[in-house]
Amino acid sequence: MQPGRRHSPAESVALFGYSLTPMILRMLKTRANIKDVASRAGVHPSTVSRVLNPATRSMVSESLAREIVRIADELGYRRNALASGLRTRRTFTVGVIIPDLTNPVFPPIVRGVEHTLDGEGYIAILADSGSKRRSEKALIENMTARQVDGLILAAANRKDPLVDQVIEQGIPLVLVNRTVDKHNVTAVINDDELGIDLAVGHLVGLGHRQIAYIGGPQRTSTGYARYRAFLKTAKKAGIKLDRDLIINAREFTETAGQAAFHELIKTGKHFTAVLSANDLLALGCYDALEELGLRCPEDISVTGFNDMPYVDRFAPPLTTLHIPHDELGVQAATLLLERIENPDTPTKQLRLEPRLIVRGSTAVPSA
Amino acid sequence: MQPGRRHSPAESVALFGYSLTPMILRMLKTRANIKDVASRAGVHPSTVSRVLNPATRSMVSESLAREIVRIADELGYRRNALASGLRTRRTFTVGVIIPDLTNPVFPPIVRGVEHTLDGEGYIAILADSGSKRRSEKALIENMTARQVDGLILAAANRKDPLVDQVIEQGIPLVLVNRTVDKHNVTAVINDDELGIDLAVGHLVGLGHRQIAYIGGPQRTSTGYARYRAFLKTAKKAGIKLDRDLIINAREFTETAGQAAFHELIKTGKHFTAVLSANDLLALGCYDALEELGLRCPEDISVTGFNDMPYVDRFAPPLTTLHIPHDELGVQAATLLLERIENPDTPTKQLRLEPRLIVRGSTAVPSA
DNA sequence: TAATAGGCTGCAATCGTTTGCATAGAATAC
DNA sequence: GTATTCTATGCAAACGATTGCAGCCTATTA
Repeated sequence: MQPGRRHSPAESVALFGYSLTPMILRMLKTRANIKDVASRAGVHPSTVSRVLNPATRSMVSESLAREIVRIADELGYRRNALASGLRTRRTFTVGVIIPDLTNPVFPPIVRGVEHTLDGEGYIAILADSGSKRRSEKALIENMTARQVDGLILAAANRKDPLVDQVIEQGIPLVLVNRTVDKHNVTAVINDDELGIDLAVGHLVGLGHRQIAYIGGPQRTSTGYARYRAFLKTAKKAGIKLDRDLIINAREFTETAGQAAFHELIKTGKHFTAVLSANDLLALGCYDALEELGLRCPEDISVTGFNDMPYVDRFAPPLTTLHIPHDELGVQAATLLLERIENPDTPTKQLRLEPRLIVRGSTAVPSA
Repeated sequence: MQPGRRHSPAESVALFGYSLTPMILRMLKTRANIKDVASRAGVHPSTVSRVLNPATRSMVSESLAREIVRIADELGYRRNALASGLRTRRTFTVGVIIPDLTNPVFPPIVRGVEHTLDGEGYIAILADSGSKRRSEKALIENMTARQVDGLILAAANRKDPLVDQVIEQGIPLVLVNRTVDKHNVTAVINDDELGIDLAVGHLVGLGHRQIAYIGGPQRTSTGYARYRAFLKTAKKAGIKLDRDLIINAREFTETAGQAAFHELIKTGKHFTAVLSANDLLALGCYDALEELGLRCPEDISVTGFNDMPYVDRFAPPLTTLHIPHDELGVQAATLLLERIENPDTPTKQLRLEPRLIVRGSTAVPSA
């Protein structure tokens, strides 16, 4: 570089005469690449590369490095992540698959994941699989084709060939929210047994003895674990279990909850409370109660699980189990980054503790 | 290919003798690439490439093409999107930036975007900017470094240097939810004037004459447009405007709404309804009302804007303006794809119509 | 029968970075 | 003053796909 020359665009035109054409071409074509920076600095591209990479920057003399950096931002150089990733086999990208983004449980998890990743220079490819298995498979293939460094799945089933496939391919994987039966995956989930325990304890403490249970799909770890926990805990609490008052819904949705509640009523059996395996199911109970002209909590107490945003504003505010949504995401991302750094890290099942939040949907049973 | 040979793994070991080593190396190393497929098929990589690309597949003879496809999935070949994108300058990736994913307005929009993109083979890189400008800038740079084909921004300000930058760089861009003052961008937004008109009409129809307004930040197009619309519409409806009863909050948040409502009360002026520029602000009003021991709608009617999921379950269910969340996303994605295909498409501002949903938070004013 | 056209496939350059290896010069040791 | 180590940089080969061009072969035409 000739120190006397400053580069206003106009000067460039005047000063660099015949070198103008390639410059203009470059500007029209696309943004500067590493070769442009190198030739402007009169060095080899590899030197520029080393300067721009923190790990190798010290290999280059300080003064030259500074000059290169100056030129790089003068030209507005930005590393092309495709080329870089192709060469290094690291994309600093992770894929995140969510079954339904409009289920309010997931956005905070996603946010936790993203913020954690962002801190380490990673970015998330997010996809909403819409609960369809086929699209989920396609999404995973799409993501692996993009050479993601790892995957976070929030929609695993207890037996999940997709999960097996991912593991087999050696792609770092972390499950969140749900896990599989085999313990060969790292997962961040809730302590479902503790949660159900707390809910049952609360209802029993209020004096409920006939407690109905609306569970979720048994193919999911949450649906299964909560169901088992209910059986176990209820027995421990000494309340009599009536199989007719235990229904496992097909989906964790409001309509499924509503239908399940109607089924409970149809049995003709008496119950004073219904413990549901998730907030949406509880909402379905609200719907059914209203249709039946029953009041909550005066006639029937209802509890949920998850403490979705805004359930505290519902009529009545829902008694439920709070799970640390953000933390779930943060931990999942942290563990994934660990696995990416070191793929041989032993798998680990992290179980976060839920907290009972008592609100207006539970009360002492009416005489 | 020698037709007599079938390839069970064990046979391969026996039959291919010395060719075993490279095969094993390949299997250990990573998944098959185009060269592997080519050499197994005894053709040049370019032929494989042509077969696997629908647009060029017809250049290759049908029988050879079929054989290559067979071998490709036998080897589990998947195109490396980095290499492909590097060469073609198309990544089939679009960046989506959302200010706050936990605001329930956004998930449906994101879902609409994703499903539309997915249909065309695109995938979304999603980022939650957390409303911080700096991180937003960094995110955009990160995404452009990854060579996204386009960008969808849901958090633009009326004057937005970031938006200008993106346009200047020639990256296809679509704004959603909010837009900028200049009409040099394609945007999908709501018809705010119509919405406010409907809300005012509803309140006036109920008999309200003293209507307070809690608006949003004036730096956003929604905040500004709704404010202007309120001024205009209220005048048209013949109700007297009291400047003290018009407050524009700094943020579209619950706490900002709460604070604004307290300010309204502090003026000592009489009003029977408050029209808020968004549901979260309305929720803040609920909070303030409760703190003040006032009832909604008996003492004060409240309206919102957006019809966020679940506001129908609040106590009281919120009267608000429904916007077609999914459609917002679908349109944004569609327009973006259009711009990606043809960057010279003239910019367009698409304005979707909101619909008034009357629920329990509005009533005839008390005498 | 020779010339021409058209259909298939191969060749090699390219996209933008990274990195092991080589080398020139400077600095140190003896 | 020479031998030896460093230091700083350049060289060139990857990474995995795509694509304009060239060339071969077969089929068609005059």
